[in-house]
Amino acid sequence: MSSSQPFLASSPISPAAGRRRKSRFTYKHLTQLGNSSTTCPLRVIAHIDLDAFYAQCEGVRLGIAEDQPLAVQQWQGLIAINYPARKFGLNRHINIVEAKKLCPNLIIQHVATWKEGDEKWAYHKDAFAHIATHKVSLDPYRLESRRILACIKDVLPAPPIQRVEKASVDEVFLDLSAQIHSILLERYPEISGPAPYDDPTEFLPRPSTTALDWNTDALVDLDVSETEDDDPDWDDIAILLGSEIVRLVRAAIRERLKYTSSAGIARNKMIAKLGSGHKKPNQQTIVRNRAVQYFLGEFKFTKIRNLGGKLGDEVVSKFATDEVKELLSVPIEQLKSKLGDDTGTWVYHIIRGEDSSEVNARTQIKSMLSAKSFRPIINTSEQAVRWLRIFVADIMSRLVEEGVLENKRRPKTLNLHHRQGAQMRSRQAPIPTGRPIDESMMFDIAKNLLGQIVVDGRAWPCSNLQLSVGGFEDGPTGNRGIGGFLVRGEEAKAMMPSGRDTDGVASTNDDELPEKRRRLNDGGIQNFFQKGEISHEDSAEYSDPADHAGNTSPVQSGPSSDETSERVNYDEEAKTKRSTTQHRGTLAPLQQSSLESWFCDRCSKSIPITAKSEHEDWHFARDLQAQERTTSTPDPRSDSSKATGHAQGPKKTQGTRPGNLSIQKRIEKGQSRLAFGNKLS
DNA sequence: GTGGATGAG
DNA sequence: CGCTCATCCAC
Repeated sequence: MSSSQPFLASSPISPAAGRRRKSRFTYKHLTQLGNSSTTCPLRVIAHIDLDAFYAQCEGVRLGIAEDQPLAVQQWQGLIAINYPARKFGLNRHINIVEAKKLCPNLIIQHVATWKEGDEKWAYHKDAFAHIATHKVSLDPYRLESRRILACIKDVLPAPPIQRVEKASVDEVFLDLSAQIHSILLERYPEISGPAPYDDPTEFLPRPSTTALDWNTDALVDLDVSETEDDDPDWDDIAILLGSEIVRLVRAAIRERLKYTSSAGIARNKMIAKLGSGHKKPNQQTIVRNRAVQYFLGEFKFTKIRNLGGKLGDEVVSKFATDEVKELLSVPIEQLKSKLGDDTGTWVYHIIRGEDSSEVNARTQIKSMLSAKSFRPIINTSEQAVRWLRIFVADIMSRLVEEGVLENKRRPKTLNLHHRQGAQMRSRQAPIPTGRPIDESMMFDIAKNLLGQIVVDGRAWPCSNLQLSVGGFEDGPTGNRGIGGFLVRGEEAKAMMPSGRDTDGVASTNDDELPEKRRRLNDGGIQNFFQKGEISHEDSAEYSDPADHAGNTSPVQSGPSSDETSERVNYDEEAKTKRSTTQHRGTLAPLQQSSLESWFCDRCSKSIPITAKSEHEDWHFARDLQAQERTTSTPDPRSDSSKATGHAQGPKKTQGTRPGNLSIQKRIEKGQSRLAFGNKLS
């Protein structure tokens, strides 16, 4: 039974089908809809998925006819196959010659690649021949993804009504609740007034509509036990409105940018996602609330997000089934005892179609990675350093493309992953604040990280290297909260209490804050890019000298306590200049001795390896002094209780990894670093 | 905060 | 398959 959703199957007043005079939903539910509350039973979520995205990108780029079979090649494999080609039985795990055999008419396009020394990726002829010297670039697809995202945002109402979450390069979630709420009030005056007796628990009147035009959308069938003859209620109206919105969004993407997409519309992210995959390509699927049970029952639960991997396997083996239908009969207590309380509870609810995870109004990435699997494997630091140059150039150009400079976001850490056979190691270092990021700085840090891995031993031969930047959202927290700075979007959100209230207060979308909120009463926005000397040629355009406010917060301490802070000029003029400024970084020539000097992250300088300990001691002493000056604020930042329960996903059960085989030597270093860190914190 | 693992596409 | 991106967790 659907006892888990009392508002669906049984209502406090649940007379014969079609005879109810009241809706199953209350005025409170309607208000929740306007708030995009994650618990609102009228909620409408959409998932839009571009069809065979990489293949479509190439088709659009090359002007290839849409019915032409087309596949995208990456080295020897195919990573995307368009729908015309799929009719020939092509799939992703097939090689080039087999594909050609099955479909002689197939067009195969290799992805773009980066070549060492080039300042940009390009579509190279005969790319496969250069596997040893090029790395693939997915930039073309990221760029198209951005255009599509912009298109979606353009056709939807402005934030905060608009809520768009970029789920991957070719997928978005939309929370249409708030928009639908305003449409409902507009179109149905009978519910636009206040609740009778001002009592929000009063039930709404029934919709005046008696039959809905479900258009040509794929409507998920109902189980025989469900009642189709029931008159539509407000959840049906809401989801139909959602479907109309999605139709418009998809049409805009289609007409403006030539891309087809598929979509699912449902009451939560999980069902919407399953729905978008139900009918492809170029179709949309509505999963009404009353159809959820039946729709979900037909699936293997390993198709549900988070159950596609080891957790799913574990559930399969512990309950001897992979079907949702079977698992529904397992009592929650048994799920909890076999999977752990949190995971068991999460599984219990998710297979019943309950998912209250929110659509995060987030479209910006949090990390960026450039990687290469070596074929053949490489054996020297020389080779590795050459790849680092490519990685750095790649990441740098993507940083510029992302507009991170304009948005006042910048990565905080640089990370180098290294693989030797099955052994994976990584080292990361902070990206020094106080001056603009450029290629030579990143290259220096990357070389240093490589050095750290190399001196640990067992570095060669190396089969894979990845360089990444991360920690995009965090500016320096040291100055916050003191001057009452109003910060932008993501940062403001990060400062909010972690738990949303039960009615789901709309969170701030950072992307398009109104101008009046950008401009502060008198505070200015803390610009954490231009602390210290201004060396980058763009810098003069960022800061407003007349606006200088020496910030001498005592929290800001350490080796860089003498930094000054500048405020940002948000004039449109400056904005234009900024966005048109081109990045043209140049790398210093490769140095033979690069691994013999040591790069100090603290002051961003290269130090002879022989002077390393002395230099570190100097920092240590300086840190101690700084700490003594600032022994005030306790700052309990630990209590960020993320008790979101199962709303966001299953809680991982205990690691139970097979004992870590890594070397004990590491412990020395780890402990010494830990001790050092403790003194600082 | 760091390094490793999982999971998705 | 190879390349990304996000999240979680023990340390």
